[in-house]
Amino acid sequence: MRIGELAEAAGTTAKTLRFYEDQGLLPPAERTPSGYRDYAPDAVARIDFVHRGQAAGLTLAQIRQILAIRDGGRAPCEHVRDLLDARLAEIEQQIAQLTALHGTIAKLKRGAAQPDPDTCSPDQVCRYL
Amino acid sequence: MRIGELAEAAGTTAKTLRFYEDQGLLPPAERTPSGYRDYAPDAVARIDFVHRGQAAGLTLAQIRQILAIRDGGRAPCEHVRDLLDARLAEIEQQIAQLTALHGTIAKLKRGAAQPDPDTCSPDQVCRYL
DNA sequence: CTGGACCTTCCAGTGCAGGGGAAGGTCAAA
DNA sequence: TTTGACCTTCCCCTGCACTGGAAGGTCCAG
Repeated sequence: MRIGELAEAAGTTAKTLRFYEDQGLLPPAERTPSGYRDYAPDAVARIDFVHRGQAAGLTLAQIRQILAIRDGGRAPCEHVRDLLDARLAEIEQQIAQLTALHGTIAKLKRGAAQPDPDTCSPDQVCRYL
Repeated sequence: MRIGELAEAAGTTAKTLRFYEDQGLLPPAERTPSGYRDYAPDAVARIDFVHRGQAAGLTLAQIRQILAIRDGGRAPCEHVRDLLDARLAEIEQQIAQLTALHGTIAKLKRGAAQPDPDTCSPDQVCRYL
Protein backbone atom coordinates (compact mmCIF):
# COMPACT_ATOMS: atom_id res chain seq x y z
CA MET A 1 0.00 0.00 0.00
CA ARG A 2 1.09 3.53 -0.66
CA ILE A 3 1.85 6.11 1.98
CA GLY A 4 -1.44 7.97 1.54
CA GLU A 5 -3.50 4.83 2.01
CA LEU A 6 -1.51 3.84 5.05
CA ALA A 7 -1.92 7.30 6.50
CA GLU A 8 -5.66 7.16 6.10
CA ALA A 9 -5.85 3.62 7.49
CA ALA A 10 -3.85 4.68 10.53
CA GLY A 11 -5.57 7.99 11.02
CA THR A 12 -2.65 10.27 10.28
CA THR A 13 -0.99 12.05 7.34
CA ALA A 14 1.61 11.04 4.77
CA LYS A 15 3.75 13.90 5.95
CA THR A 16 3.76 12.54 9.48
CA LEU A 17 4.66 9.02 8.33
CA ARG A 18 7.71 10.32 6.46
CA PHE A 19 8.60 12.22 9.60
CA TYR A 20 8.26 9.03 11.69
CA GLU A 21 10.49 7.14 9.28
CA ASP A 22 13.03 9.94 9.49
CA GLN A 23 12.90 9.75 13.29
CA GLY A 24 13.42 5.99 13.33
CA LEU A 25 9.92 5.07 14.49
CA LEU A 26 9.13 3.27 11.25
CA PRO A 27 11.69 1.16 9.41
CA PRO A 28 12.63 2.49 5.97
CA ALA A 29 9.81 1.41 3.67
CA GLU A 30 10.20 -0.84 0.68
CA ARG A 31 10.12 1.02 -2.59
CA THR A 32 8.32 0.38 -5.87
CA PRO A 33 10.48 0.56 -8.99
CA SER A 34 9.45 4.17 -9.39
CA GLY A 35 10.51 5.10 -5.87
CA TYR A 36 7.15 5.16 -4.12
CA ARG A 37 7.09 3.82 -0.57
CA ASP A 38 5.33 0.45 -0.45
CA TYR A 39 4.01 -0.73 2.91
CA ALA A 40 2.86 -4.11 4.19
CA PRO A 41 -0.55 -4.04 5.91
CA ASP A 42 0.98 -4.68 9.34
CA ALA A 43 2.50 -1.21 9.28
CA VAL A 44 -0.85 -0.02 10.61
CA ALA A 45 -0.28 -1.91 13.85
CA ARG A 46 3.04 -0.21 14.37
CA ILE A 47 1.54 3.22 13.88
CA ASP A 48 -1.28 2.30 16.23
CA PHE A 49 1.32 1.42 18.82
CA VAL A 50 2.92 4.83 18.38
CA HIS A 51 -0.49 6.40 18.93
CA ARG A 52 -1.10 4.33 22.07
CA GLY A 53 2.25 5.44 23.39
CA GLN A 54 1.37 9.05 22.70
CA ALA A 55 -1.99 8.61 24.38
CA ALA A 56 -0.07 7.46 27.45
CA GLY A 57 1.93 10.66 27.34
CA LEU A 58 5.18 9.16 26.12
CA THR A 59 7.45 11.17 23.83
CA LEU A 60 8.37 9.92 20.39
CA ALA A 61 11.91 9.37 21.67
CA GLN A 62 10.59 7.04 24.38
CA ILE A 63 8.36 5.20 21.95
CA ARG A 64 11.33 4.80 19.63
CA GLN A 65 13.28 3.19 22.48
CA ILE A 66 10.50 0.67 23.06
CA LEU A 67 10.28 -0.14 19.37
CA ALA A 68 14.05 -0.55 19.17
CA ILE A 69 13.96 -3.11 21.98
CA ARG A 70 11.17 -5.04 20.27
CA ASP A 71 13.01 -4.81 16.95
CA GLY A 72 16.06 -6.19 18.70
CA GLY A 73 14.06 -9.34 19.44
CA ARG A 74 13.48 -8.70 23.13
CA ALA A 75 10.22 -7.96 24.94
CA PRO A 76 10.11 -4.31 26.03
CA CYS A 77 7.63 -4.91 28.84
CA GLU A 78 9.93 -4.00 31.69
CA HIS A 79 11.19 -0.88 30.01
CA VAL A 80 7.61 0.12 29.27
CA ARG A 81 6.67 -0.41 32.89
CA ASP A 82 9.55 1.79 34.01
CA LEU A 83 8.56 4.50 31.56
CA LEU A 84 4.95 4.38 32.73
CA ASP A 85 6.05 4.57 36.35
CA ALA A 86 8.19 7.60 35.58
CA ARG A 87 5.32 9.15 33.64
CA LEU A 88 2.96 8.62 36.55
CA ALA A 89 5.38 10.37 38.87
CA GLU A 90 5.75 13.24 36.40
CA ILE A 91 2.01 13.62 36.11
CA GLU A 92 1.62 13.67 39.87
CA GLN A 93 4.24 16.39 40.09
CA GLN A 94 2.61 18.39 37.31
CA ILE A 95 -0.75 18.15 39.01
CA ALA A 96 0.80 19.30 42.28
CA GLN A 97 2.39 22.29 40.54
CA LEU A 98 -0.82 23.22 38.77
CA THR A 99 -2.77 22.89 41.99
CA ALA A 100 -0.33 25.20 43.73
CA LEU A 101 -0.55 27.67 40.87
CA HIS A 102 -4.33 27.51 41.01
CA GLY A 103 -4.19 28.37 44.68
CA THR A 104 -1.79 31.25 44.06
CA ILE A 105 -3.99 32.79 41.41
CA ALA A 106 -7.15 32.30 43.43
CA LYS A 107 -5.46 34.06 46.32
CA LEU A 108 -4.43 36.95 44.08
CA LYS A 109 -8.03 37.31 43.04
CA ARG A 110 -9.35 37.25 46.58
CA GLY A 111 -6.77 39.84 47.55
CA ALA A 112 -8.36 42.21 45.07
CA ALA A 113 -12.02 41.37 45.16
CA GLN A 114 -13.08 44.89 44.34
CA PRO A 115 -10.74 46.14 41.68
CA ASP A 116 -10.12 49.79 42.31
CA PRO A 117 -7.94 51.17 39.58
CA ASP A 118 -7.17 54.25 41.63
CA THR A 119 -5.31 52.23 44.22
CA CYS A 120 -3.08 50.69 41.55
CA SER A 121 0.06 52.74 41.40
CA PRO A 122 1.81 52.90 38.08
CA ASP A 123 4.98 51.78 39.85
CA GLN A 124 3.58 48.38 40.67
CA VAL A 125 1.73 48.28 37.32
CA CYS A 126 -1.21 46.42 38.77
CA ARG A 127 -2.32 45.71 42.29
CA TYR A 128 -3.55 42.34 41.13
CA LEU A 129 -0.19 40.75 40.58
CA MET B 1 22.95 51.36 36.07
CA ARG B 2 24.29 49.05 33.44
CA ILE B 3 22.50 46.02 32.11
CA GLY B 4 24.58 43.54 34.12
CA GLU B 5 23.86 45.30 37.39
CA LEU B 6 20.18 45.52 36.60
CA ALA B 7 20.11 41.84 35.69
CA GLU B 8 21.69 40.88 38.98
CA ALA B 9 19.40 43.21 40.94
CA ALA B 10 16.36 41.70 39.24
CA GLY B 11 17.54 38.11 39.37
CA THR B 12 17.94 37.50 35.68
CA THR B 13 20.57 37.79 32.95
CA ALA B 14 21.66 40.59 30.64
CA LYS B 15 20.78 38.37 27.71
CA THR B 16 17.23 38.06 28.93
CA LEU B 17 16.86 41.81 29.46
CA ARG B 18 17.90 42.50 25.86
CA PHE B 19 15.40 39.87 24.82
CA TYR B 20 12.66 41.56 26.85
CA GLU B 21 13.48 44.91 25.28
CA ASP B 22 13.31 43.29 21.87
CA GLN B 23 9.93 41.80 22.74
CA GLY B 24 8.53 45.11 23.91
CA LEU B 25 8.38 44.25 27.60
CA LEU B 26 10.94 46.89 28.51
CA PRO B 27 11.07 50.29 26.84
CA PRO B 28 14.23 50.94 24.84
CA ALA B 29 16.85 51.89 27.39
CA GLU B 30 18.69 55.18 27.54
CA ARG B 31 22.22 54.97 26.22
CA THR B 32 25.51 56.30 27.53
CA PRO B 33 27.65 58.21 25.01
CA SER B 34 29.49 54.98 24.29
CA GLY B 35 26.31 53.08 23.55
CA TYR B 36 25.86 51.15 26.78
CA ARG B 37 22.31 50.76 28.03
CA ASP B 38 21.72 52.96 31.08
CA TYR B 39 18.81 52.10 33.35
CA ALA B 40 16.99 54.02 36.06
CA PRO B 41 16.62 52.10 39.34
CA ASP B 42 12.86 51.70 38.88
CA ALA B 43 13.50 49.32 36.01
CA VAL B 44 13.82 46.63 38.66
CA ALA B 45 10.15 47.02 39.55
CA ARG B 46 9.11 46.48 35.97
CA ILE B 47 11.15 43.31 35.70
CA ASP B 48 9.71 42.15 39.01
CA PHE B 49 6.27 42.64 37.55
CA VAL B 50 7.21 40.48 34.58
CA HIS B 51 8.36 37.80 36.99
CA ARG B 52 5.14 38.00 39.00
CA GLY B 53 3.20 37.60 35.80
CA GLN B 54 5.24 34.57 34.87
CA ALA B 55 4.74 33.12 38.34
CA ALA B 56 1.00 33.41 37.69
CA GLY B 57 1.44 31.40 34.53
CA LEU B 58 0.96 34.27 32.09
CA THR B 59 2.88 34.30 28.83
CA LEU B 60 5.22 37.13 27.94
CA ALA B 61 2.72 38.21 25.29
CA GLN B 62 0.01 38.58 27.93
CA ILE B 63 2.33 40.43 30.27
CA ARG B 64 3.26 42.74 27.41
CA GLN B 65 -0.44 43.52 26.89
CA ILE B 66 -0.81 44.49 30.54
CA LEU B 67 2.27 46.67 30.44
CA ALA B 68 1.06 48.35 27.26
CA ILE B 69 -2.22 49.29 28.96
CA ARG B 70 -0.38 50.73 31.93
CA ASP B 71 2.05 52.54 29.63
CA GLY B 72 -0.97 53.96 27.83
CA GLY B 73 -1.96 55.65 31.10
CA ARG B 74 -4.85 53.36 31.99
CA ALA B 75 -5.12 50.89 34.87
CA PRO B 76 -4.91 47.30 33.58
CA CYS B 77 -6.75 45.79 36.54
CA GLU B 78 -9.75 44.55 34.63
CA HIS B 79 -7.69 43.06 31.85
CA VAL B 80 -5.54 41.36 34.45
CA ARG B 81 -8.59 39.95 36.16
CA ASP B 82 -9.84 38.55 32.85
CA LEU B 83 -6.46 37.00 32.11
CA LEU B 84 -6.33 35.43 35.57
CA ASP B 85 -9.85 34.07 35.17
CA ALA B 86 -8.91 32.55 31.83
CA ARG B 87 -5.73 31.13 33.32
CA LEU B 88 -7.67 29.57 36.17
CA ALA B 89 -9.99 27.88 33.70
CA GLU B 90 -7.03 26.62 31.69
CA ILE B 91 -5.38 25.23 34.79
CA GLU B 92 -8.54 23.44 35.80
CA GLN B 93 -8.77 21.89 32.36
CA GLN B 94 -5.13 20.87 32.43
CA ILE B 95 -5.56 19.26 35.82
CA ALA B 96 -8.60 17.37 34.55
CA GLN B 97 -6.66 16.11 31.54
CA LEU B 98 -3.70 15.06 33.64
CA THR B 99 -5.98 13.33 36.11
CA ALA B 100 -7.62 11.41 33.29
CA LEU B 101 -4.21 10.48 31.89
CA HIS B 102 -3.10 9.36 35.31
CA GLY B 103 -6.12 7.08 35.49
CA THR B 104 -5.45 5.71 32.03
CA ILE B 105 -1.86 4.84 32.83
CA ALA B 106 -2.74 3.36 36.21
CA LYS B 107 -5.31 1.16 34.49
CA LEU B 108 -2.73 0.03 31.93
CA LYS B 109 -0.48 -0.98 34.78
CA ARG B 110 -3.19 -2.88 36.60
CA GLY B 111 -4.08 -4.66 33.38
CA ALA B 112 -0.59 -6.11 33.34
CA ALA B 113 0.29 -6.63 36.95
CA GLN B 114 2.53 -9.59 36.25
CA PRO B 115 4.52 -8.72 33.17
CA ASP B 116 4.95 -11.87 31.18
CA PRO B 117 7.08 -11.14 28.14
CA ASP B 118 6.03 -14.39 26.51
CA THR B 119 2.45 -13.22 26.20
CA CYS B 120 3.57 -10.06 24.42
CA SER B 121 3.32 -10.71 20.74
CA PRO B 122 5.71 -8.86 18.51
CA ASP B 123 2.70 -7.67 16.52
CA GLN B 124 1.37 -5.60 19.34
CA VAL B 125 4.92 -4.67 20.42
CA CYS B 126 3.99 -4.66 24.08
CA ARG B 127 1.02 -5.95 26.01
CA TYR B 128 1.36 -3.00 28.32
CA LEU B 129 0.19 -0.36 25.91
C1' DC C 1 -1.95 13.53 -24.52
C1' DT C 2 -3.51 16.03 -20.92
C1' DG C 3 -5.18 16.85 -16.35
C1' DG C 4 -5.27 15.88 -11.72
C1' DA C 5 -4.21 13.13 -7.87
C1' DC C 6 -0.66 11.18 -5.93
C1' DC C 7 4.26 10.60 -4.91
C1' DT C 8 9.46 12.17 -4.17
C1' DT C 9 13.13 15.20 -1.76
C1' DC C 10 14.55 19.26 0.53
C1' DC C 11 14.24 23.53 3.04
C1' DA C 12 12.00 26.32 6.31
C1' DG C 13 8.77 27.63 9.85
C1' DT C 14 5.58 27.04 14.00
C1' DG C 15 5.29 28.44 19.52
C1' DC C 16 7.69 29.53 23.81
C1' DA C 17 11.41 31.75 26.36
C1' DG C 18 15.36 32.38 26.11
C1' DG C 19 20.85 30.49 25.56
C1' DG C 20 25.46 30.15 22.94
C1' DG C 21 28.92 32.18 20.91
C1' DA C 22 31.41 35.23 17.40
C1' DA C 23 33.42 39.70 16.38
C1' DG C 24 34.30 43.85 18.04
C1' DG C 25 33.98 48.24 21.31
C1' DT C 26 34.68 50.34 26.26
C1' DC C 27 36.21 51.05 30.83
C1' DA C 28 38.83 50.74 35.14
C1' DA C 29 42.62 49.00 37.58
C1' DA C 30 47.56 47.42 37.80
C1' DT D 1 49.97 49.77 28.29
C1' DT D 2 47.81 45.87 28.85
C1' DT D 3 44.74 42.85 30.87
C1' DG D 4 40.18 41.35 32.01
C1' DA D 5 35.52 42.29 32.80
C1' DC D 6 31.97 44.20 30.80
C1' DC D 7 29.25 45.89 26.89
C1' DT D 8 27.39 46.02 21.74
C1' DT D 9 25.00 43.65 17.59
C1' DC D 10 24.30 39.61 15.01
C1' DC D 11 22.71 35.15 13.90
C1' DC D 12 21.88 30.49 15.03
C1' DC D 13 20.35 26.74 18.39
C1' DT D 14 17.44 24.37 21.89
C1' DG D 15 12.99 20.80 22.50
C1' DC D 16 8.72 18.82 20.68
C1' DA D 17 5.97 17.08 17.00
C1' DC D 18 4.91 18.18 13.33
C1' DT D 19 3.27 21.40 9.03
C1' DG D 20 3.78 24.17 4.65
C1' DG D 21 5.45 24.74 0.39
C1' DA D 22 8.46 24.47 -3.77
C1' DA D 23 10.12 21.80 -7.61
C1' DG D 24 9.77 17.88 -9.90
C1' DG D 25 8.42 12.67 -11.00
C1' DT D 26 4.53 8.96 -11.63
C1' DC D 27 0.22 6.94 -12.50
C1' DC D 28 -4.36 6.45 -14.26
C1' DA D 29 -8.69 8.01 -16.39
C1' DG D 30 -10.82 10.36 -20.11
